[in-house]
Amino acid sequence: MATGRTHRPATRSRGIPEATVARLPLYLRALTALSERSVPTVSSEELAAAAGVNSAKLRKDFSYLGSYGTRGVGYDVEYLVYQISRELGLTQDWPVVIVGIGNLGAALANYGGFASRGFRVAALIDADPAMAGKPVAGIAVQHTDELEQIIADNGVSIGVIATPAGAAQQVCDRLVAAGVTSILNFAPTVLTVPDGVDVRKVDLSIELQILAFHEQRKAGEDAAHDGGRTAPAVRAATVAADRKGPDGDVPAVMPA
Amino acid sequence: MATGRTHRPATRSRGIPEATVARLPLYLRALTALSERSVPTVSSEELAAAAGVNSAKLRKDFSYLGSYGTRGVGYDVEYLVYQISRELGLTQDWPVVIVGIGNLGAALANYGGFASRGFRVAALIDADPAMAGKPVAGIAVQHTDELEQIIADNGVSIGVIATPAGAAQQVCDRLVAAGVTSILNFAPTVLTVPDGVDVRKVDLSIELQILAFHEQRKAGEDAAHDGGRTAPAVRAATVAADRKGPDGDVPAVMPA
DNA sequence: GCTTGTGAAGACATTCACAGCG
DNA sequence: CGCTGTGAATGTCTTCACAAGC
Repeated sequence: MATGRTHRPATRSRGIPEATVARLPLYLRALTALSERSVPTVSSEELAAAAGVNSAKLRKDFSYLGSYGTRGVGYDVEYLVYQISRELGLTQDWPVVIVGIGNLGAALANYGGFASRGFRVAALIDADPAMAGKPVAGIAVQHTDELEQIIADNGVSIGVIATPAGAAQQVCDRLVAAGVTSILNFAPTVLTVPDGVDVRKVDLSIELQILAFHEQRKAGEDAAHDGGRTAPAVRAATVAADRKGPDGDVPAVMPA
Repeated sequence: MATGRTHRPATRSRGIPEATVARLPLYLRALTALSERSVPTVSSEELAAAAGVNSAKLRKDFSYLGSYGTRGVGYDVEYLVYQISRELGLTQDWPVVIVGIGNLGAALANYGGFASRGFRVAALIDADPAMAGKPVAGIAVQHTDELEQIIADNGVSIGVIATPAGAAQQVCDRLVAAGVTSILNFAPTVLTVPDGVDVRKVDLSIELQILAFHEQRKAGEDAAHDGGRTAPAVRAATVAADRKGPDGDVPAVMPA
């Protein structure tokens, strides 16, 4: 979910629903895999299975992009890859900075899925002077002092915050002041940002707590509507809902 | 979002909407902070601001849990902390295993937010024999061969997958066969699981792509409905939607 | 009087089911 | 004949607005 802003302008960017946007990357990943296997076309049924959604939803999603399929046949894989990439803005280069090079920041820096999607790690930034100059994932870490200069020099508009919670808002403010307009926040804090700045949050502890909720329901608790920590009997299917992409709210990971 | 299962039974566990469940951890975090500052009560307005949602939503959410507030006054912080913790199942101990101790797995192992929420890292598991015995976050890494034994010995029901994509489904199958019924997946793959098993996924690359989509809309593109990569003019507010908690689909991070 | 709790309204999302078309 | 694309139906979530209650 978008944090910091209380309500959104509902200005669903040129017609594509948020829930659909959140699924496009999934489709893209499945399509890329098909493309690598040189599969020329795919039906909504097959692609939906590969992406883990149902076919009606997938067709509806694609209908927002335009009519890119052929009735009786399916979708052209290469063409769809291109169209979705373009729609997501992945045909252009997105320089990204990662702030907070702890365990998580290093993991992100080493993440291979960046380059293939148009994202380029322009810089790694950390507040610890001892980190400065150290290479992580082949990139020398730079000190926080240089943050503004780095943003300006590289035309960075997307920032990733992987700092401890206490430093996140401060880092966020500096990123925004320097011109960043999209932030991916891994710190377990609600960030406050001005209008026009987009924040997405990933929070491991939240995901685990949601799992625990469902897990708890599986064992015991039927009739008992109160704190009765009763039975051990396994109950049937409780399946977690989608992330609602948007707020889908949803997930988290962060350093200590 | 829950992957692997195509549709959910809509068995909204005893009445609490998924979207609400996904927000409970947020409220809990905000409440914990208030508790530490010894704040005795809080109004829906204040708490909502701290959690980054609007107050009507928060009150509706709490109404699903019961009537824990006092009109004209607000909510008792300590009491709410307890009620939400209980509802999420955090008053019990949840042993968790993390499989795949690369950069990300190590980051997760070092994550401090576990213990305070009832989660306990029971074991770290990796397929690399060279890792076996090495201490990460004070816990000796064990080899994949011991996975089943570890699950059984510790009564683990929640597993975290932080392996490369190629190994994820296999690890998932073994976890499930050994008795794990909730999985948090950081690998960029759609996992297939039997009914009754809950999967949540966190995917960094997806989050970045969603940000890129909105970022692209901010700069240029008004009338042009096709590939016209036209203007540079900055457009007004595009705010990301919530994560939709449930599927809230939502987000991602993983190792190479 | 101030704030909760909640019906009712509205927005959004998913699913159905079939017409349309290659 | 098969599969896409989409209106209509259904379901879920959010927001409004106010009655109820301390």
